[in-house]
Amino acid sequence: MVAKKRVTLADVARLAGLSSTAASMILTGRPDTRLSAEAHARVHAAAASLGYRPNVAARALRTDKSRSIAFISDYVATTRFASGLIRGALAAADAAGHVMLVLETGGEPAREVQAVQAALDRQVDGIIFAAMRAREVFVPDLAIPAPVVMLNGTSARFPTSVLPDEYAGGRLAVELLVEAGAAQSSVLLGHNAEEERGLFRSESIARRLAGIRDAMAEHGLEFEAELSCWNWEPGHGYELVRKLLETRRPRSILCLNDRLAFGAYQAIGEAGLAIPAGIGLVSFDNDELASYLRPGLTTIGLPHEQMGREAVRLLLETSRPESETLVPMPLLRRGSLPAG
Amino acid sequence: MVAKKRVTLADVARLAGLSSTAASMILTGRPDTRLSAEAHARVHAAAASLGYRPNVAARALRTDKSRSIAFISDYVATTRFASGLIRGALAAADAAGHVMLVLETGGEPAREVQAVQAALDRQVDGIIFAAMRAREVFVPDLAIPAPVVMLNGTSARFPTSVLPDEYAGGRLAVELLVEAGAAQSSVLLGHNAEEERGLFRSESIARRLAGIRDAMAEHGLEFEAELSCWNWEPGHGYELVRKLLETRRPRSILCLNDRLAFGAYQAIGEAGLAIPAGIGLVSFDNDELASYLRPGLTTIGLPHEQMGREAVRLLLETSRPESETLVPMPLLRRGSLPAG
DNA sequence: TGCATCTGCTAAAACCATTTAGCAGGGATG
DNA sequence: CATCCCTGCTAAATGGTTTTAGCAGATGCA
Repeated sequence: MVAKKRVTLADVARLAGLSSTAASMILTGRPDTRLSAEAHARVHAAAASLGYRPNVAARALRTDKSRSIAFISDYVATTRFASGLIRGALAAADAAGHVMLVLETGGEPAREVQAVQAALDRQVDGIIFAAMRAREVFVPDLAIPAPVVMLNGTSARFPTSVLPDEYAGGRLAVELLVEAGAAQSSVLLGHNAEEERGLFRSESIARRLAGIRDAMAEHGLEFEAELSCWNWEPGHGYELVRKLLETRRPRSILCLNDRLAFGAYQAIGEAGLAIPAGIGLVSFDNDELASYLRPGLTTIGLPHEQMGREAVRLLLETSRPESETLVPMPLLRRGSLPAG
Repeated sequence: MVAKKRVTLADVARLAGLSSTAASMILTGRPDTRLSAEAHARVHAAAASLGYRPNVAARALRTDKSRSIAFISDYVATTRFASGLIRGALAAADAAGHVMLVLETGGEPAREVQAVQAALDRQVDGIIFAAMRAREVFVPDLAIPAPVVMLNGTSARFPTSVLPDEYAGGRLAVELLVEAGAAQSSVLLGHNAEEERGLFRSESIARRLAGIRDAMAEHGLEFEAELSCWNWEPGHGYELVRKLLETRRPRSILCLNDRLAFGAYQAIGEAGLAIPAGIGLVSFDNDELASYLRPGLTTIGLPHEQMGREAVRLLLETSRPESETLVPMPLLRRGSLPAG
């Protein structure tokens, strides 16, 4: 057996009895070439019969396009949501005939520089910078001769960004409470006004809270209490709500994420209260948890998959909006809120 | 401003006053070249001062190596574990100076073919086929002139694979029950002997159960009951355990995954029993859930991150074992089992 | 002196596709 | 009849690197 070489454009051209110039123009589908219909047919037939696949490296060398994009993130999977961003981006890239390089930097500047260079070295057609914590994202101070889209974060250098519409999401949470008739006696779990003056760890959360506060104000409402903690883990939600229930019995809790809500469920169960009859909950993120709880947790989801898709769409477009694209947050109605 | 062109090897050579042949040999670190120490110094200095970066496409064209690998999976993130595989692989690839293309096929043969071709077109140095459900994995019937490693799955065509050591994990679960003094009266949650005769959805689970059954037999033990369901979701665990507790009070439950265990927690809580005093649990997967529960769930984890890392290591090695590499499953001791 | 060997380096080919410039032949136009 | 344009195609340059083959001069040895 002779080792089979890769089939090249020249092979196709030879079989079709034409020059490789002709074969190239036909296969790349150039518009205003003057090659005959018969030439077209012969080249396509030859390519098909040989199973010709263009050499991407050769093409990239000549054209500086590689039909691939880079997805550079600080942490891919440290947060359980990240995979949604990747999955959406992957699907959109695939649909557009592109391939996606995934790079992780751990948030370290040195690795960020390396990642960008690795991507640039491979002539990517564009770069997505994805952040797990949406705030001003560090982008290495390198010349980047390719389109850039910020995903779930922002950057002064690159104004095109894709973010969840947290403000609208915040408002929606309050509307749900009102609709359920549980807003007059409600507790906010996660943050309090005191701390909002300081630095937010995340721009997203600032907007979420702005939406919540604006909607409350419009309804002339105030939270009965605001419980704050730094890490929004179930344990913290549990402790805060357990203490709360020693002295008060609010009609509802607005949880700033599902893990806090999970902790709240545990404390509420131990206090012998029923959800939603005794106390109603609404939350954010649509963590996998939310559907496991009994009753299911009504939550306003992070639209990560759609955001990833949107980012790729913008990246591949010829002109990009120099602004934020806000993706609506979906409402997952489950059983943790009393029916209006 | 004149548009800056990319700096090429020729530029470096010119600045160093040498031929590009010399520059190439020096920068690629060829062993037995006879270029002078001074030439080495000059070339390195020139490259550094110009900020030279080799053009990967040009290099790939010439050498057929691209310093990139492909990670092709059926589903990236549909299961919450997948990201661990990716993260581990990414870290190992990065450490080896490689970049990783991620491709998703949804398990559809047509997309699998496309994914493999897309990878091959880009001259990847190797391919990892990752499966979320570990059984015989479909691999497109294409000539693949690159190393292949199967990750969390197996294939007749490609014998190098990386799998969790489920058999040992299964045995360990039983040992834990025995050590806790809770094995004499135990219930298996997830499968029963009846169904094991049929087709397993997953080879992993078959091995896990084999480990469990062997260890039980060695201790001369049998399960008091075996509860079976097709989907291992919290809801099913809840229902099965709720019914169980109407008639029996076992000392422990061996859950085949953490979501079932989560359902079991809910049912146990409702029945007014305490964990671990009244009933002990041990489980598998180390789902994020496991640490949120109160008390924490003792579970035998899927070592996905390490598996991903291992797969890349094998892929990049010059010779690969034609066999399975089993990665040990870590024990996460938390509070759901009584102390010995 | 003659010949082989070593040292330090370079010219040019090769990898494969895209693209620019242009050629031969035929028909239309003035 | 000379000129121009149109049709259908091709030769050759280009992109940036690696690699093969080989050159000129110096040194070693007889």
